[in-house]
Amino acid sequence: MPDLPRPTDAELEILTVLWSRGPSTVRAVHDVIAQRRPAQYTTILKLMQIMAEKRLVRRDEEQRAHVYEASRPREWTQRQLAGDLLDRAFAGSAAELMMGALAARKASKKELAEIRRMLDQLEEGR
Amino acid sequence: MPDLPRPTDAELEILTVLWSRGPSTVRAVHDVIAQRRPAQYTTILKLMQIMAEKRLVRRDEEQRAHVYEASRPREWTQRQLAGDLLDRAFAGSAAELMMGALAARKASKKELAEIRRMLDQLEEGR
DNA sequence: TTGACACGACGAAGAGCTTCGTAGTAATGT
DNA sequence: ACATTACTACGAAGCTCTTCGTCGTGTCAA
Repeated sequence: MPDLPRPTDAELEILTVLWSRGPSTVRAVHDVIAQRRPAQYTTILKLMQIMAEKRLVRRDEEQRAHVYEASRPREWTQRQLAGDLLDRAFAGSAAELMMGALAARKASKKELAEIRRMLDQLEEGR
Repeated sequence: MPDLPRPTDAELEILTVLWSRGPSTVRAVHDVIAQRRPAQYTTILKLMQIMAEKRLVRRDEEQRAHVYEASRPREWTQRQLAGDLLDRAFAGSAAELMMGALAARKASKKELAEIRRMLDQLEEGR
């Protein structure tokens, strides 16, 4: 399984749309993005074409309106990004990353409980 | 307190050196970085000059060899970066970011315990 | 004092990212 | 059939990032 380049900001925005919508046309992705910020159709098209070259997405050309799909599931890419940031900014310390994340956006009680549950599960498995 | 642009990869590498060493000359930063990868002195110099323009670092020109210092403490920048990634890739879910981080680089038992301690402290404070 | 060295300033090249306009062509409706 | 619309492909501009070489000048030792 060859690894992929880290997606840029604009690319990541497109990936999030593909993850939430599933396989989509450029039109559909553009409509979602244009709703939150100005963006020309051809800009999104070009980005998605480049992403296909980079293998960040797969393209089905069966239909005239090509259908794009993220080539990796959300969890996989999230893992890459988290690991990357961990190495580059947190010297590998997951605890510090946790600190940073919780300080940045205060999490709900529900979320904190979920994190605990995750930790339990992790230690059980060992 | 004006906010700062997100540091690029090369800039972040320099910041980590400044955080760990404290105020340093270009020479000192270069020596650290050149130890792990090929890098010309003037490349590091140029980067640090640009970082000064961007206000990512402060420069003391008293001595002939200027002394550079990160303009924000490590924790502050880490918080920015974690929050940024949280928004861009994790839809704001700290739990998922945690998931990603722990899946990416398995943490030690000690580290997991530390994370728990942090959670405890967070909930107490409320 | 003069030669060797150290340092900052600067320009520029090459790559990547992001944006958009234009052109060509297929599909659709009147 | 013909005009309009929808779609892809492509090129290019403008910007940022990263790299490096060169220049001018200050510093220091022999």
